[in-house]
Amino acid sequence: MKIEQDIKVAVDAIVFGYHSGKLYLLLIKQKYGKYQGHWALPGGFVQNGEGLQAAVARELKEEAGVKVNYLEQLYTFGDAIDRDHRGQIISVAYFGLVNSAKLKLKAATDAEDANWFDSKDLPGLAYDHRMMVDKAIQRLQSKLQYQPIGFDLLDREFPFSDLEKLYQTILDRKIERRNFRRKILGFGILDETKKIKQKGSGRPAVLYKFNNQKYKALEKKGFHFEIKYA
Amino acid sequence: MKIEQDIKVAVDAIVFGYHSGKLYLLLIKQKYGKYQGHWALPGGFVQNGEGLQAAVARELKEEAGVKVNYLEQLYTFGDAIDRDHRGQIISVAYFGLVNSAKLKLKAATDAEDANWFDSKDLPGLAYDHRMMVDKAIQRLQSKLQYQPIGFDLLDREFPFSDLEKLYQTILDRKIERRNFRRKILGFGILDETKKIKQKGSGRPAVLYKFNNQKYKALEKKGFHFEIKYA
DNA sequence: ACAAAAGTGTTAGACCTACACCCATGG
DNA sequence: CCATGGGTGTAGGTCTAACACTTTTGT
Repeated sequence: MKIEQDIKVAVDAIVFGYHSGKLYLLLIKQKYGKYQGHWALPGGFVQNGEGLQAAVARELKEEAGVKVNYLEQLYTFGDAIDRDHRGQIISVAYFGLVNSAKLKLKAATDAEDANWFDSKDLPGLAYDHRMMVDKAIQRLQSKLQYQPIGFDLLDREFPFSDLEKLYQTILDRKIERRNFRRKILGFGILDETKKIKQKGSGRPAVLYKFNNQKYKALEKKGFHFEIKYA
Repeated sequence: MKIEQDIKVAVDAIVFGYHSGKLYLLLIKQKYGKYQGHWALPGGFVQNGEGLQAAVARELKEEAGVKVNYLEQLYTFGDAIDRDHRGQIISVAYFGLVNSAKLKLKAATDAEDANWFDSKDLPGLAYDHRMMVDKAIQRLQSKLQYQPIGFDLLDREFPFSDLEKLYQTILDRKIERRNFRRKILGFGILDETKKIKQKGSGRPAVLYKFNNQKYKALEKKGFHFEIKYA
């Protein structure tokens, strides 16, 4: 190609997990360079012949051994030309979710250089990653209210109270249990299962399962998932 | 920089205008290359030291002399590595709106190589631009329902019926006049003005003006613009 | 006087909100 | 039997949806 362009393309991933009332973010400890020892989002340069989403998936696997449950493009950062000290680099940021089970496993087995952090208590981040995280949290909050992505953060089968707590945690406000339950169950996108006794005490909870087929079918008929609720 | 990356970064703009019940899209006739003579979205390579949004603004000015009223990032296309025959090029697409007055002027004065096309009757487009346009139309339709961007497509002062027709045109469905009017006026973000007789016949209409300050003030108090309506 | 577009109210049903007690289990 | 968390109904208010005729102008 004729044109001379000294701009590089990177991808970064903002990946969330949820467990027991806390929202977690996946971070990687930098091994080299200016930010050595600091925490940063997983990501890196796109390789020749590689698509953007493929690059994200590769980086997540290489750097953290994580396979996401949900992944979508968030935003492309490239207005501040000095956002990276190494040169002009634009970064296509992706937003991902992993489910509860994988999160626990990961947190237990992982070495030093990839870790889950409580999203309310993050360390200082490299580059402009803090901005990316903030944008991702906003996106998560708003998506939660008009798409059924909360289920991607829970186990495949979950007690209803987990869903309720998840909404309360992420949206950072109280939710009225009866109204919330009526609304969600009214959608008809959850299937009931057997029972289980979770945390020792208390009445055992029925487990529910998100039925994606039912959701897709309803969606085609013009149905819109939506949760508002003060 | 050490890494060798043969990926180029381009920007493209999907710019809409509205006039008299039609939604228009800005296109540029290609002068060189494989798609010579075909129509394509305004856009091009980002220059060294230039931010993404700045690049879009520059291309719009250079190629069409257009200054947009509203501009936001739409999506970054870069999963299909062969989307451009010249090599691996990712394109950051932006979504823009110009207001009615500028549109008329443009359509009248412009030469051969930039033109407004009825969005319902577009020519074949170069590259993957058709996909970009479809995505932009979806974005426009959904944004119209939860942000007051319709006003960016109208004159500064407009009869209420224009707003109604705009919604009907873009959302491609009938809107109930009384409900729509009550809803919008109820928000308290429009100011009334004098009168005017538009198209000859019919009762003259009161002109309204969007008051952005009032909107911003309400927004801070937790107000959300929203139009649903069958 | 007629054609054309602007303007205007009411009612039934759906949905949202607020609110407090009983149930099933483990210790 | 007590502590813990799960599960349930109702009533008032607000918002949506559906509906057709009158007003003001130009011709």
